[in-house]
Amino acid sequence: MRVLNEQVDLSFLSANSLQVAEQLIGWRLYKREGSELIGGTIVETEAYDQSDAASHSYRGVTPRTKVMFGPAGYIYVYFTYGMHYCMNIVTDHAGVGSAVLIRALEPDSGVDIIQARRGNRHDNLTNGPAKLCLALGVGREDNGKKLNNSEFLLLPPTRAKRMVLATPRIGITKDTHRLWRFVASD
DNA sequence: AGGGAGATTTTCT
DNA sequence: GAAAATCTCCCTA
Repeated sequence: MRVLNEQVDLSFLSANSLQVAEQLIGWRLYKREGSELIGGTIVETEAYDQSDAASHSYRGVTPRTKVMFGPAGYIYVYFTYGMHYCMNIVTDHAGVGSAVLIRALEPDSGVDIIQARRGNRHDNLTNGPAKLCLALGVGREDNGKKLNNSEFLLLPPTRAKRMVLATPRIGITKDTHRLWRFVASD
């Protein structure tokens, strides 16, 4: 796949995380490894921000959350449950601690590599945030990297806007009433 | 097919 | 010291 990064307009990422989380459905996310592109279409996201007791940024800037408080368009990777990585796209302006968790995507490139990393399964390869990171090879070292710089690519949807559903978020115990999770309806 | 527990370590209180 | 933006396996139906 050949890509011209510089013509992709990512200015919408500077909006608040709730808006961005909905808009990101249908965009395509890839990681470049040598000559291989690994990734696909984003189908599930969740918004987090400072007003949100379930968010890492709720208690302010810490060594871990400083990327969330930076400018939009960067990757925030965190480690959790003693064994998993999850990746976010930082949103809003510098000084605002907000990001969108990428929970699931439909792979369309580098699928053979993904399968190898996921124990040669054929199904449910990237339908959860930790699986997705394993599939794309995302880890600590990717925290703070910039989108569409060299390694990570975020590309516009290829087809018409999908129907998007808003639902409660997953795996949190605070602020569970917020409909801040978005999924593609097909 | 659905629920529960275990794995395992960073992070902040 | 406890909880954590999770996943997989193993159990019961």
